[in-house]
Amino acid sequence: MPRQSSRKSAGKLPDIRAVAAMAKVSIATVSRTINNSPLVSERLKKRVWQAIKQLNYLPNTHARTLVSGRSRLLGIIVENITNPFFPELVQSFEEIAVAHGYEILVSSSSSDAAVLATCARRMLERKVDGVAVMTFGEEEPVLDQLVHRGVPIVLAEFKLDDPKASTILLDYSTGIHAAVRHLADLGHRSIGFLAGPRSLHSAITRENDFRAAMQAAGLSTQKKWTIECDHTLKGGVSGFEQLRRLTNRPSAIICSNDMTAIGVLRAAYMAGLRVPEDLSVIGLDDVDFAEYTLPPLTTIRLSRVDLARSAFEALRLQAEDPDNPRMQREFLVSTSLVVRGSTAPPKTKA
Amino acid sequence: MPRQSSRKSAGKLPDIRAVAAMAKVSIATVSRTINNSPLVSERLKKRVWQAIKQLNYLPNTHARTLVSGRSRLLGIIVENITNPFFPELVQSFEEIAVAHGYEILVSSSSSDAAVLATCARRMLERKVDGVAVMTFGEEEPVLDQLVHRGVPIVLAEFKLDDPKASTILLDYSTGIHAAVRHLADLGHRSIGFLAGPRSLHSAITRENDFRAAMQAAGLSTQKKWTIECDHTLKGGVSGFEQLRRLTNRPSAIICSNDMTAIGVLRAAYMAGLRVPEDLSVIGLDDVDFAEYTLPPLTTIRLSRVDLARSAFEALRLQAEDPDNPRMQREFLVSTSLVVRGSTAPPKTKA
DNA sequence: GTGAAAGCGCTAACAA
DNA sequence: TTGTTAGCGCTTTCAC
Repeated sequence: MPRQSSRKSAGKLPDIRAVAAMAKVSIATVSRTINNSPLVSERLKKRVWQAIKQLNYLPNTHARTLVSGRSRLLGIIVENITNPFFPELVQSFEEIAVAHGYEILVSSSSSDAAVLATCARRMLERKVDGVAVMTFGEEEPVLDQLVHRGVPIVLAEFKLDDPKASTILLDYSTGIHAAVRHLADLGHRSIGFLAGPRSLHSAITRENDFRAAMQAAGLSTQKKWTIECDHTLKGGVSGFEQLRRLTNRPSAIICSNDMTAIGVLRAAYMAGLRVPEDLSVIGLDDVDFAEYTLPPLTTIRLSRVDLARSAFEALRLQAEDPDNPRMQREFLVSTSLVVRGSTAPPKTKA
Repeated sequence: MPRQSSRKSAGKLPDIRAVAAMAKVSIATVSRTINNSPLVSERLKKRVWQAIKQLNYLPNTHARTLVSGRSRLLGIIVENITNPFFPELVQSFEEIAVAHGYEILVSSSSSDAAVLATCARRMLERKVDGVAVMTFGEEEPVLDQLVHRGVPIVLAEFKLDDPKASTILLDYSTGIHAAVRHLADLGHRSIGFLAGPRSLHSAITRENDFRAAMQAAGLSTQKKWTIECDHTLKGGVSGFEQLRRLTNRPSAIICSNDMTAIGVLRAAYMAGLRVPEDLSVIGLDDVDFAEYTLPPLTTIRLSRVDLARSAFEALRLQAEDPDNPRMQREFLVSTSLVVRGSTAPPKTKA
């Protein structure tokens, strides 16, 4: 009776020993060959590759990880919310990672401590080479688990005083300034702002940048025209309605994120207002869907690709060169304005 | 000089041996305990768990995989297209898998043979316990790689004659019949259909189901009113425009997927037509964004959660009970109509 | 340059 | 019930 005929159909899969035997070399030489070690002669290299091909050999990642300590596995933790920005970010991160021979483990945190603890555990058990923490929120103490075990991490908009931690700074300012200028150039004088929840660091930054941009454009801001929303579509709807009740209304609205802007689009539609003729709207993020709204949304792009690339780069530097003291530990991701169809000159200059 | 002070900060992480030492048992007992083996006495179990907690011990997945042959890793291959249905499906699959203690590896196939080969390799090297092939297209010969190595796979709308392969059948008919009946009840008599590319098996099925549903509702179909599109937003736009050029136009359009429907929404808006007053539109998929379109899209839901759940279940059955000859090998996922704002009675009954 | 041999941390067969 | 032990497939000294 065969030992484990059940798991694999054709008996045993070829292992490094089989390759070595076929190529008539030691397993060390096979290992060196597949790891591109320079100390293998061309002659043997060729024999080994030939055997590998012939046997259809694939190295076993788990065995490699076990002995080398490196898994080529990266974790990414995002918020478990309805904002499509996060799934899109994960996808970008994944693509970049895979292109570099890494796999990724995804965790949705939902900012619940127990869930987060499980996240960390999953990552730790699989021996990830690094974790990108893309929650943009208050960073939970669970991260200590990771840091404590010496796992490299990279955080968005949050600095951690640890040699294994890197930070990605987001420059919202550039994009927000461009947005305000765009509106000002169009002739808008009164611009409202639907802010994100003040509990979010990023939301506060965006709001401050908006105010600074208005000032820079020589436009005055009105307290009433800045409303705290919650970064959801519903929040956008209610934000619009609050603005709508005012007697003196802005002719354009900049939103702290795209979902809010999409809420405004919907609310305006319901109210019989035409965008951009009656009201200009600008979002922030540039989620994939921003292109498909009616009208297509003018928005401030926060490039998920740039963000993902920076996160990956930070992690890879740490993973592949852990002892370099002068490694880059801070990364900057910029924003830019994408003009589509939701902005136009105001009907009457205010 | 410490051996590998560089990788981990606090020397060596606790391993199964450390736990065994602390609990004063053998490593076998520790292994049995963490694997819930019934043959460990409560007394020892307790001691072991205590030691585990105290040492903050986490078992090493790679070591477990290496010896047990099971990785608790599942692969999923989807098409690399802009249709948001696929990322959403991946997310559902992921959630279910994680809830059951599995991790997933994602591959976007882009139906390029070389890319697909890499997909298969990634999965094979990481020793996945199964692969969900959610391409809905012609299934590439690369799958043989997987099948040949005895990896369980599950396919959508495609049967493979292999004991390790399962199939998920999609019942579009129910949803499409409901959609046609909904339109008929509203008073529509003339209904157009924007089909998917005929190269896709699923697109053809949907088209046939539409015809059958029309017949069942006692409505006649016109050749001109069925147009082959490509399941993209652009395709929807051009499909709408073709319909628009006709002298005798349908008062409602059913689309083979949501992206097409969203294209119709946009094209109608551009043409100055109001949806649903001037034209009713129905999609298929119920992507997340269908809720956010203007107006919110009435659509035929193809539940990604159901699909993901079936795929996971199929794989898990195979992975955890590989030798059961009478295992369920076929799964059925149904569709249903979700009525939102893009359908209404026609202005004038045709 | 190349090979022999010592594990990486764990599970499972076998012994007791 | 519990412990002892032989590997899982690979990388990496160390010796030649």
